Formats: sequence, C-alpha cells, structure tokens
Amino acid sequence: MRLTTKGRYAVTAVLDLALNSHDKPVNLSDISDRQAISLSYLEQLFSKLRKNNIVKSIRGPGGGYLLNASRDEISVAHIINAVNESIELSRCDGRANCHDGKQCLTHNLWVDLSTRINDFLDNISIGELIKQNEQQANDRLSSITNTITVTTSQ
Amino acid sequence: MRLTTKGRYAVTAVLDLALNSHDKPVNLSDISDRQAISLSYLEQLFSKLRKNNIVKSIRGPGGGYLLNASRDEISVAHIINAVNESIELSRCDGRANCHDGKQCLTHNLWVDLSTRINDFLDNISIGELIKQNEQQANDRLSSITNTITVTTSQ
DNA sequence: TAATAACCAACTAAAATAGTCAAGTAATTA
DNA sequence: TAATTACTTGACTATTTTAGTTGGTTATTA
Repeated sequence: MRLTTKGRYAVTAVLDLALNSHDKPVNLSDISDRQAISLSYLEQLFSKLRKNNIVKSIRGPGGGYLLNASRDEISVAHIINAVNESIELSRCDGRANCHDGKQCLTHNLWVDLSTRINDFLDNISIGELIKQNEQQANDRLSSITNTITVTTSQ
Repeated sequence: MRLTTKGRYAVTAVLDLALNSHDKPVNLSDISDRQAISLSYLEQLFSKLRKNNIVKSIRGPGGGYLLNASRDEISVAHIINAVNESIELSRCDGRANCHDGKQCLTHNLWVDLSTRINDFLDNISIGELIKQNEQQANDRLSSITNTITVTTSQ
C-alpha cells in the first residue's frame, strides 16, 4: 500500500465522477477542467481504473465513464491499489534476501502495519466519504442557523 | 500524509533501533547491515528523526542513537511525517487555486480522508506494533504446541 | 460522414527517491 | 594529548516515479 499524489489524483477523479454522474457518463475533459488534472494523465489513470473494474467506459459522442459499482462498494484502497499497480515487491519476500532473523522481524512488522492500513482504507467507501462530508456541511449549516436564531430571539 | 518507501525505510530503521537498543545506543552501521539500507541514506533519515525529537544521538566511541521517548509514545505517523517533511502543499489551500465549488468539494473530501489516515497511524505506536507481533508469534507457537500435544496424546 | 470521446503508445520534463563521496566535528579512550 | 570512533553536513549523482505531451486509432452517434 503506497499513498502518493498519484493515488490522490485517482481518488479525487473518482469522487468527481461520483458527484457529477447522475447515471450519465462523465467525460474526462470535464473532470480535467474541474480538477485541473491533465487529460492525458487522467487517461492513464482511468485506463487502470477500467482494467480493475472500478469504472466502465462508453465510447463516442455523449460517452465517458461511469462507476462500475455503487458508491458504497468502491473503497479508497481499491482505487489507490489500482493506479499503483506496480509489483510493490517487499525487499524480503519469504525466503530470499533475508540475511538473518532480525531483518525478517522488522519486515514482518512492516507487513503487519501495511495490512492494517490497507484494511482501514478498504473500509472507507467513496459513498461513505461523501455522506460524511454532507453530514458535516449540514452540521455547520445548522450551527450557523442556531446562532442566528439565538441572536434574533434576544 | 504520504506513504512511500522512504517512510517504510524510516519505520523499519526505528523498529530495528527499538528492538536492538537495550538502553544502549545503536549505531547506524549496525542498522545498515541488519536492514540492508545504505549508511548515508540512514544518516539523512536519522538527521530528520533527530530534529523531530524521535531519536537522540550520542557521539564518540560506543555512541549511536537512542529512542527519545518510550516505545509507546512514538507513533508511526510521527516517524513518517518526520522524514517526509516536505511542505506537502495541497493544490487548493483555502482560497487560492480554487476555480469553482466543485474543486473545493473534492479537495475537502481528500483532506478529510487524509486526516482520517493520519489519526489512524497516530494511534499505532511502535511499542504496540512490536507487542502485537510478539503476541501473534506466541499464538502461532502455542497452536503448534497444541497440535503436538494432541498428536502425542492420541 | 463528420464530430466526439475513448483508447493506445512512445516520448519527455520535472520531481522524488536512493545512494555516494568527502571533509568536517565531537567525544572517548589509551 | 593523540588516536580512534562515530556522528554531521553538504554537494553531488543515478534511478525511478510522476506528470504531461504528442499523435495517432477506433467506436459511436447524430
């Protein structure tokens, strides 16, 4: 599990897609304009997202991309792993490269941690992210409304 | 919060330090040998770790590095943030670069996620990581022992 | 068939990662 | 105090990844 700007671009783009597709395909030019990510870089990212069944494509005029599952079924971990598809070889995989017990030990500790981070991000769906964000926006709004109410009632 | 091989090197090195320092300083050459990380790269990493008060150094013969706090007080997030010390500018910080409401929206969603990841890693101390790993090792050991017991009792 | 938008591949510039080298400084021990 | 050990610092380099560019092709729809 790696967490870099590349993953952030991908998560941002999928969030944009989820927010702007109302059951209609969203084309990459629009995402490119809204999120200020170059079209060709988006093409590279969406090629991987499509191969990993996170989005599906429709060609031709009026075409674009659609989520290939519900918002709640697409996890942040899924998106990030899709675009970072490199073999992510841990330096000591089982037997090779393992000079002594000590190296294996910290290697295992790192793998444990990596698994925990992956599990954590696998439990955050983009639907949940959006829902939580809307909730926070509502909270802020109602706290402003309350303030106004108190002020005017005095 | 970025999660790259650089951070992994740093966490691995601090774990090695925690495991091999029995209240005595550990020198970087030894960590370099055990973890197969180049000495000068370790020097760069530990320079940042020291400036962030994660480790302290003792010079001269028999010198090296010590943890600057207890195992349970040093979090994984702390280590990773120390070595990734770059300004990590988010593209749209508050007002600037924000073309329209949509960009701000996905930006906020990303910031939310980033905060959640940071909180998560801030709650994992290297002491906890090591303890959990020892526990798992014991579990595996006792399950083997149990198997042997069952087998021999038949 | 003309416009649109996905798909593809090779290439390049810039940045980050990983490592090297060399000349220091500080602390300890003999 | 001289020699040793080990950390400190900075400049430099190679490699990899990131991000973007160019120039196409294929499929679809109006």
